[in-house]
Amino acid sequence: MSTQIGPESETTPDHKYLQIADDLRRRISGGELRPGGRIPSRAELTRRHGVASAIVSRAVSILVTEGLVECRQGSGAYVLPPKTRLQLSRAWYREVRGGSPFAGDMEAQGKAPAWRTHSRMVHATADVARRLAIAEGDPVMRTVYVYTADEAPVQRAVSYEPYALTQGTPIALPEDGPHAGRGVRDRMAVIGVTVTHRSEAVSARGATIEEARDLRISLGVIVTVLRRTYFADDLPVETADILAPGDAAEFVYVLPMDQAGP
Amino acid sequence: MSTQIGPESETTPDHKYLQIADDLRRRISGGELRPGGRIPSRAELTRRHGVASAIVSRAVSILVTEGLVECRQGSGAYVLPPKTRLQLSRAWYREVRGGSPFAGDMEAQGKAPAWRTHSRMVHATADVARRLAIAEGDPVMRTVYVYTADEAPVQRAVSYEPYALTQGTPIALPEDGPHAGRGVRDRMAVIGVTVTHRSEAVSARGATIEEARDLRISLGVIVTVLRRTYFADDLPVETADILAPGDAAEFVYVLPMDQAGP
DNA sequence: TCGGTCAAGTTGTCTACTCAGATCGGTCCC
DNA sequence: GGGACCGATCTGAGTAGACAACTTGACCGA
Repeated sequence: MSTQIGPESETTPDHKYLQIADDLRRRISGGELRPGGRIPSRAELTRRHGVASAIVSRAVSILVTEGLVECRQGSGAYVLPPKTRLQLSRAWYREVRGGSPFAGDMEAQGKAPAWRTHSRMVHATADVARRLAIAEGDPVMRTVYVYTADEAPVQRAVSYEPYALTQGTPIALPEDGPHAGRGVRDRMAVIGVTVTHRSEAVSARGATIEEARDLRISLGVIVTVLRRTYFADDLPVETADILAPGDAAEFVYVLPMDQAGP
Repeated sequence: MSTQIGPESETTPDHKYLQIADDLRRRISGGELRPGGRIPSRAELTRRHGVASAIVSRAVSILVTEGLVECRQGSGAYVLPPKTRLQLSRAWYREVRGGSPFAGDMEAQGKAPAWRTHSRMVHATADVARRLAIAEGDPVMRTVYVYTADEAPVQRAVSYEPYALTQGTPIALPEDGPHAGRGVRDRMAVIGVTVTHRSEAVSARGATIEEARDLRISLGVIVTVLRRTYFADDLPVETADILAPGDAAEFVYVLPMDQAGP
């Protein structure tokens, strides 16, 4: 079942664009090229390495996707400061404290939190229906949340609640009425539904057009995606797609080790 | 605090490489190009669209990073089947069960699990030192794990343990000796260290060269990254970068709602 | 039948350009 | 002094190829 890897045969292909990217990476981490400063221009790198300009472009674009460098057309390519990712807490106890977990996170990190929302009734897609254990086409309340820290968008969530569950109750609109903004657990408690646990599946992909617009990033930029579902004893009562730019935020879980399993 | 999200103008740039990528994407989702089948060759696409071959290459490489297409040198570019993501459980109770959580996950999903490892002593980088609360340059045991399901790599982990902690003990080499492969919690218990909790921070980025090689994906393909640290009462005892292709796997947390916070 | 060779086709990398559009500093004129 | 303008410089996109490495299938001889 388990085998040793040999002395790690580092087969480094000697492609020029990789070599140039490596060279630049080293000069950045070595401090020769400082954050805020400009890396050598395409013309200069072409001379220095004796390659065609397309190769230099390719090398630089690797550093761009790695988040080390930012290109400004007409000006140059600049070394970015090492980013400290915003921490978005997903800890198992976060729901207990009351108030908004997002606001707490941001205030703990010295950022001013804010958000805007928009709710709309829609028919469940196949994916949403499966996640909520309802039939495709059933009515669901869809709410989009865009969270900002110091005016910059950092997180976007699209939440779905089965309309059959909340219809006619004071919590039918998640962000309206006396229980607005109180979190799924507390809101569900209002109508006598006890949320027992939640499931969160994390993956990653490129941003869609709507997501890129709301988060003010470029189309296709890497985002971390969290598919969350709240359950009341195996009955799904809410599900959401929560996402954040991969290089600007991270979801943080703190998990104790001394619990017994189910 | 709450505002409407209005409709917005969608500025679609008319670059040729994006158009060709769009065209291919549509032909794939429309069923004209089927999974397992080959997309038109570079020569054919240059004829069809009347562009230079470099532009076609760029378009195809976009689909590669999106995980829609796989290139085989000398053969062609093939449409990949729509993937159902493998579930990699991070549940709070998973460590309790004994055995390998990865093997359990894979067997539950009908896949044959396997892994290979390689350990080496290195000096702590600034990042690793900060995460382990040691000094930069201190010796650490670095272990690379590559996990496979049905022979296909699905997860890669790079683990760091402070050598000062395990030096001279039977667990100095994580994957050697009587306690090999037993997980950090159990191994630390052997030397009298009680792991109390762990922290996991999830984000996403493009794969580096080493990561792409180990996971058999292309350079820059989107990966989900999990930075895990085990603690014994606020003392970090191990930290790891765990990653999986964003489109092939997801990390799943199941969190109870009825716990009291710290 | 089996195995080896060979040619055609395909991708990966690269060259040597061109042109468009943005930036930025300096200069000149009012 | 302030603003308009200009030119040098830079990146983004594209053209029109070339060559190497690899795959694949057809063909041929033992």
